[in-house]
Amino acid sequence: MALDSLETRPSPAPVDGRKPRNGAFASKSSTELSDSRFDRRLAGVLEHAARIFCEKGYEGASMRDLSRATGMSLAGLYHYFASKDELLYLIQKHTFRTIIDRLRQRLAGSSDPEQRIRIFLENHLEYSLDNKEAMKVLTHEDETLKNELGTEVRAIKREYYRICFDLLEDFEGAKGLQFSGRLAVMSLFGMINWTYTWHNPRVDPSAEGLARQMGDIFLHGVLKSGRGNPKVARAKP
Amino acid sequence: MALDSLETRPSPAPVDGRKPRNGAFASKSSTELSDSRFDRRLAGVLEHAARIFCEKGYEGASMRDLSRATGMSLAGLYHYFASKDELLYLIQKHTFRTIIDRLRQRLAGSSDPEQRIRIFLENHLEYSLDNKEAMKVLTHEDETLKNELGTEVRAIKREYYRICFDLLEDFEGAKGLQFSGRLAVMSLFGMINWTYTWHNPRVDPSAEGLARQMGDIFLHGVLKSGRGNPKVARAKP
DNA sequence: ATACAGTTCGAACGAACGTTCGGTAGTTTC
DNA sequence: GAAACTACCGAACGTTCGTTCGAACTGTAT
Repeated sequence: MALDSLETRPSPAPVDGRKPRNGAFASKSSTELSDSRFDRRLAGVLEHAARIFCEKGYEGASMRDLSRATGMSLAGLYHYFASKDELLYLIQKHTFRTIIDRLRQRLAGSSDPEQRIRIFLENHLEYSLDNKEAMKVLTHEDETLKNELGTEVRAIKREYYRICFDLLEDFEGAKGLQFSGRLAVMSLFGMINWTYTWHNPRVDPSAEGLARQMGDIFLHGVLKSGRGNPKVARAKP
Repeated sequence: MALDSLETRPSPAPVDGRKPRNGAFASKSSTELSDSRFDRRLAGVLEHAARIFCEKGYEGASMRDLSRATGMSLAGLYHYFASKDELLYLIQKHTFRTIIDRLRQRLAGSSDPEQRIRIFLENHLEYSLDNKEAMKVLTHEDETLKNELGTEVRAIKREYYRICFDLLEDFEGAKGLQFSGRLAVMSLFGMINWTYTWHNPRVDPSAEGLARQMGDIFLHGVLKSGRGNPKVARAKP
């Protein structure tokens, strides 16, 4: 799984007067080859970093671990990113963005509310099983980043949750149901985000099977429990 | 929420020839008062530790943080436990044991398969919301302990999962269903273990409401999706 | 050859980490 | 009132941490 279209510091065009430090620039400028070389190397580093963060946790992993894994010197690593924080940020941002992009593409192909929820499920689970490590880093290190990098990742996360929330609302409207959207979304996310803790590819179903069975449980569940309940508790004073 | 019946090092009776270091002894011997004093102090430390591990993660939290929070000196802390590892172990073990004990008590009062699943749900969610911090430490630091302390906690965890699995099987048998127990259990655990990431007592239902709604979704879900499916994929070759 | 940016590295920085040691009060036991 | 034990602490130990600095290699372009 290659990590493509990445962005970090040295962005070849010093257009601005300011230093291009820790800025994020999407660049398709002149030096296509050199630019791509940098990005490919960074992508490789990020892949190793994702594996190490996954295994030992962000705080438990050291830059020396990454140095050992990549075969690069400790100082050499810092040519590709500004700090350990940014390393986590790049992994989380890229993972989220990729999931959302793929989801948007797939959703464009269907307008049936139930089908669209099943597309969401399959997209999420397929990506999760194909990128277990990045996915665990995404969910497990959810609250790790404290600064503005953290707020940016959290904004993308809200965007993703919002999509799911809207899908549920469409379904609710189409079926004439009435249930607490927040609780339903969170229950659904619980089911799918928990998979990284137990899924074993040798004994458990593949993404397609998982998506179908979880979709069955959840959709039948909200269908039955939502019907005839004019207002299922929204809050409790 | 007091942490009671704890065990650590100094166990007043040096029965064995060996040093009573990092051993775990349940003791109800002569010095009841002194013993209880030690336990009460340790319980206070564990409560602070749970809060700090919850906020900063196990690796991100330092013994100096705990020293500051408890008002005790760094060295003084080690009078109550042998290592940072053991601190996490004591928290996780006590939390799991308490949940299981309470569950067993409550389950004794009902024999209806559906009701028993709802009891499981309510017990888990009630404890979770009353002990958010310990609960987050339990689930978030799941794989943190690597040594024999970790294996012991993991054994208790399996015991807990086993109870839930059996409840599901009883329900399955009673209703004449046929679904993948493993996937159902894990989906259910996903729903309830995820709550610590989103539940806000000011806008979300209390444990009772959560348990009812999640129970509705899940039970209706497996009822509907399990019926008439003689064998829902158990594995995929 | 010269210049120059992109890459890489050895060596070190100061800070923070978990843990231990020797010792001091205070209380209990004989 | 000596001995033993519990409860606690200041100060330090050795290690590891993230990060930086200056210098050295590339590979082109002049």
